[in-house]
Amino acid sequence: MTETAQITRLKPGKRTDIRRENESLIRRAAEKVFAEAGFGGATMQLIADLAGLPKANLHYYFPTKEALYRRVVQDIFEIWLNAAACFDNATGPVDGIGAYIDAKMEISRRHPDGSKVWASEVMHGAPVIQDYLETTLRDWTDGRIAVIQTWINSGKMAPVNPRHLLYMLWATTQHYADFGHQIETLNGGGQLTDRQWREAKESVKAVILRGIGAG
Amino acid sequence: MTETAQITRLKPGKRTDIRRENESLIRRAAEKVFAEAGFGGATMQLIADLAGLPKANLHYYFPTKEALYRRVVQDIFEIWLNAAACFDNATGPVDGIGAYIDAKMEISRRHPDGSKVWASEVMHGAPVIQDYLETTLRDWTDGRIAVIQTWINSGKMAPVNPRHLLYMLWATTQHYADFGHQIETLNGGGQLTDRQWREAKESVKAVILRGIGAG
DNA sequence: TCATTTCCTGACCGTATGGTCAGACAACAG
DNA sequence: CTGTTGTCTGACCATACGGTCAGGAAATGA
Repeated sequence: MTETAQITRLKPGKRTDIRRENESLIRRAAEKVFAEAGFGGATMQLIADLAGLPKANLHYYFPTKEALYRRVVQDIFEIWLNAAACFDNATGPVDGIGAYIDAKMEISRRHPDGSKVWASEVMHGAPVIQDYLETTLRDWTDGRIAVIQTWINSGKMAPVNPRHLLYMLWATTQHYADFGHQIETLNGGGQLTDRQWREAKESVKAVILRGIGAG
Repeated sequence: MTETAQITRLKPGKRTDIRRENESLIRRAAEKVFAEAGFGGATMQLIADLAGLPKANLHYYFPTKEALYRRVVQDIFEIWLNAAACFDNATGPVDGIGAYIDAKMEISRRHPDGSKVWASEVMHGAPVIQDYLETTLRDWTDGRIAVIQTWINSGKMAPVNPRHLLYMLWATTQHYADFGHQIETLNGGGQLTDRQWREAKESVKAVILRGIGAG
């Protein structure tokens, strides 16, 4: 964990801006700390130091550690859902699933901390976002399964169990965020380059699309 | 978290057996608690309660919380490596990768807690098993990549980047353990049945094997 | 039986953490 | 300028946690 505050404010602003800006500042710091240490290992002091604010100030904006954590998880879920729109504007599996893989890989690259917090939350039994799983995520999943089924019925892809196909898409793409440290270690210790990210994307798409008979 | 001690001893035994049996008892309880709460969220008291032992007794066998955690992670890594042997006795990708998927899916089913602890450890930057990643895992990975490359060179499968193929195998199989709660929720709240596990295995194998042009 | 080693555990301690609060300070509105 | 509202923070508190330890119980060996 770095000692110096890394998260930078954008603009001081006036009254209302102050609130919005500081909340964002705290949320970004919290996302990083929660990702690196988990909920139990994260401390308000660490988050405060990273945000460059006194600890008491965090409690002014977020009453409890759990409230802050909840907010972070919700933010991630938001991003997650928005990226899923790719599926809807598609005419077939090559467009739809290809674009979905691209979008999710991009999230893994741009928001690795968010992905880790989400993974950690689910791994621990989803104590905070269980209702989201049972409502929003479930509905979204059922909808996409129906879409995939129509593609299968119209012969646009092989008869693969749509549910398990979705799980494979989630697993393979999020792996590059959640297990990023392992991947970087096996990569020689450094982050993946632009070229390597492209290679990763293309590899995943190639196997999946050919695997569903749509390559 | 259940309140009653769930982990059952096997046999009281004599002197040496006592040590071995109690260490195993503690390790099994620890694996569960670490998986459910993460390292930071886990407490020695919770582990002690689950094992049905006084907290001080844990410190008799394991000097610190970290030493106990380290032991749990090492146990998992052991299982993980043993299962990887399937790769070696294979003559081609259908045998080798098919058996590897079967083995890893079985681990996800039989040792979901272990898989979660491993995932959590890696997600937090592998503070405890970094050396394993850099030595044992790296060597194993390089070896399998070489094997896959020979399969590609001899035309037994399509020219897929072997490294990213391995990542896909890890991701898809471990997903059923690490995200088991999410899968169960989307499954209606209950554990997967034998039939559903078979369906999962077959779906993964079908997509992957066809995806590498070996189905 | 006695001595020795191993195993067990209740009571205790220092520390770190989440959270509180009174009061200072800054930004508006009139 | 003056009152009011929103922002900030050092100091403080109760609790929970990892870890310690002295001494008792039980097993083993002579």
